[in-house]
Amino acid sequence: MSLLVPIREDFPSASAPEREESGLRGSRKQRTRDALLEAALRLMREGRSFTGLSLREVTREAGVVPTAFYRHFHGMDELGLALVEGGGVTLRRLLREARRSDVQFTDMIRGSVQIYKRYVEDNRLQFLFVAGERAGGSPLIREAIRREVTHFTNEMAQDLRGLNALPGRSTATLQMICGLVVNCMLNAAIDILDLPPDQPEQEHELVENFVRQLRVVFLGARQWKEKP
Amino acid sequence: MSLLVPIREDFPSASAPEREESGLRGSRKQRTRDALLEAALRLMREGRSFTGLSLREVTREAGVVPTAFYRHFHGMDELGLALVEGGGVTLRRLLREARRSDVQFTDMIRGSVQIYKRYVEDNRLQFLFVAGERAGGSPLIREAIRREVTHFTNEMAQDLRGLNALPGRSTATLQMICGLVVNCMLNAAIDILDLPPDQPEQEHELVENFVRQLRVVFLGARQWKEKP
DNA sequence: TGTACATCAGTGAACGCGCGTTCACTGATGTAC
DNA sequence: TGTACATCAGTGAACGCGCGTTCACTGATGTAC
Repeated sequence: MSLLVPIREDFPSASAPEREESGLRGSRKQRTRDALLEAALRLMREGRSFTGLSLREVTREAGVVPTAFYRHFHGMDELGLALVEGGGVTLRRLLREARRSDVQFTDMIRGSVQIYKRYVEDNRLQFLFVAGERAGGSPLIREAIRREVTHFTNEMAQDLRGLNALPGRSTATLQMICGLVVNCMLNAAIDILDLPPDQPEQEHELVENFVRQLRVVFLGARQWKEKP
Repeated sequence: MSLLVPIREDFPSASAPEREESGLRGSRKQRTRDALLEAALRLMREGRSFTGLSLREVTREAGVVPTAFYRHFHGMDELGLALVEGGGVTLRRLLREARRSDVQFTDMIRGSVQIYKRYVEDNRLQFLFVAGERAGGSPLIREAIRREVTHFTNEMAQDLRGLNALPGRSTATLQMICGLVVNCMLNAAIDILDLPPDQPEQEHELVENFVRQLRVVFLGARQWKEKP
């Protein structure tokens, strides 16, 4: 394969390398890097876990020779960490989009769930990776995902404070409640992604259950009394 | 290694084969099977995921030749399903023990969390497996775990009804709430198992957070109004 | 602007290794008489 | 009870294969003059 076309597909440049490079050479390198990241995600589509992927598989899928891999990552673990970073970016973008949206306060939960479901479907592979490796990946990757999820949770707590949805609650309390919400979200993501296609009934039931669970959480949150 | 001592360790006979066999031969076969199951769990102790284990590793750990594996399972997937079954048994045993315990109603949540934490630590490997493969394993195993978790959730809903903790709620509502609780539990299990040893402060904070989250859930559940 | 040299992303051959699976086997256990 | 044969859990050698990693390389891109 010619040097001129070593790339099969682009990767929405989520995880940039440490130092951005410019010029023809730099941008081509960036594209190959992105191709490797996207190849890894693509290989997880059919239910394979990241841990089960081999370096050679990833390069094959990316349309590149195995040894080229080492120009970008020291090994699969480092590629995994780059994917975690991309997942973190995707999560934070969700909050940004939710902030911009104008869901009605009267049915904020259902509206948010709709936005979320759509977002999970649009970012299928990233959610597959994050949800799948959160508990199942290597300790290194688990730890990195935990950090991103905590970051996401705290940002959500700030947003909740901004909305004044739960007035008078301490930051710690808001974080505790958002932790609960984020668990529900990631759990629902797995369910959404495992949904068999063209089963609107099952899909609807899943969404309704998610809505009900969030309602319970927020009902409880409103009742929650801060310690003196 | 002599035929007389092909076994290294026992496995608390969670997953019996389809048809119980008797006699010396049968029980020896059973012990090797258990050794294979336990070897797989043991290999996951250091953060490895089940998907990353090889058949040969498992037989090596079990003190048996690779080909002996096929006397018990068609492949690693089948062994995984046996582990899921064992995990399901362990989950249901938790409910049985919780039922027998006499936690005070006044601090039922904290008491239950203590029991749970202890139970997770006592059944470390099974929880590692179930929590880790719930989202990260092969589709086959994920599906099997999902079934066991649903089963567990429904049984917990029945128990909740028996305790009359949430009078007047429909079965569907109790199941929805228990789904929330079970998510918290499995999430907490991962955190408990990832705890660095000898960090009582961190451990205490984790338990307190878990308690607070369950309180929020039950506060919300008490507020929940059934649809007419 | 043109030339000569340096850089370095991607190549391709090669390596040793552990893998899953096959096969014919061994010898203790089980069974029929 | 003793004997002769069947069963079958576990053995050990062998296979072909994909793996991660090494190495010297190629040739387009970048840089210095």
